[in-house]
Amino acid sequence: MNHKLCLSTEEIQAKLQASGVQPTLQRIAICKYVLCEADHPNAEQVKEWAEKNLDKISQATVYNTLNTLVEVGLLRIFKFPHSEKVIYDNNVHDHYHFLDESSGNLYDIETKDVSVDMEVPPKFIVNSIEIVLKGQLKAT
Amino acid sequence: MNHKLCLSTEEIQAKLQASGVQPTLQRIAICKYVLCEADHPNAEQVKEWAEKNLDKISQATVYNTLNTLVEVGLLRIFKFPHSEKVIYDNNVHDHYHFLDESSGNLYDIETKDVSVDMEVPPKFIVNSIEIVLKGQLKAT
DNA sequence: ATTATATTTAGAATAGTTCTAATTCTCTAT
DNA sequence: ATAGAGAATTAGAACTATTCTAAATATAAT
Repeated sequence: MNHKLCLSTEEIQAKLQASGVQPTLQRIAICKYVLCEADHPNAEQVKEWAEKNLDKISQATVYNTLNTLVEVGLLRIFKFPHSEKVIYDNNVHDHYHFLDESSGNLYDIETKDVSVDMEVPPKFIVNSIEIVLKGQLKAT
Repeated sequence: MNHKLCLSTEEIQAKLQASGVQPTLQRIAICKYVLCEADHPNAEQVKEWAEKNLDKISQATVYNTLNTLVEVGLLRIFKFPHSEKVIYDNNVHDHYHFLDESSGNLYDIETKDVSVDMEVPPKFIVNSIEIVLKGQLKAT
């Protein structure tokens, strides 16, 4: 499950404005998807959704909007070894990921559930840690 | 510093043969670079080196060879968030990475220097862990 | 030597993303 | 309301990293 925000159009509008981004029709629509509905989508999935849900949208706008949302910190961008495509994550606080290698699905892992102790050479000043756990889901 | 192997032409030949790979001129040359000299190179860097050190080499051969070496386990492939390009790692046992965000350089981190304790939901069966530490090198 | 198989090659093709420059929208000041 | 300025959107071209194609060449096995 992703970090669902369940925002109304007005809340999205406010969020964009607070971030200094003009709340255009296209941007609000894309936010509805990437902030509320989608779970680690890639640009293609966002484009497909937008094409279904808007009269008219260009590929460039989808990419522009996603890049803008990343710039203002409403979205985070990740790239994983199993796919060429960048994915967008509406969970913008620190967290790790679990990759289900059978389905390619990603799951968020809370940083508090993983403790990391390092004894790395002192010349390395570590600012952030990225962790991807890989495996499968237990058959039920 | 990378995991330098310092192999002679004969040793490389033997290694390829042992892996069931025909030791062609091009493959031996590329191995010299990626197994002995290079430090986390990408395909472009391998191609540049090969073009300098061989009479004639095609891009396709560089990619074919690198893919073959990955297939037989002489090389590992990694993709990092800071670059579009895949990198090749001659350190084929488990390890983590430190990314110097100022230079883009990668350093290997031994798994023994990092202890990871997880308390993740039981539905996740974890087979492997990928860790990238990001930061800078201490100014000397 | 001959043949079969594997490798290499040049160049085309592909995938994902960004760029370009023209058009349209939105906001503010009148 | 309306003009003008600046921002956003658009279609399509361009770009980058990698893979594919089909022909040529090399290597290995008979």
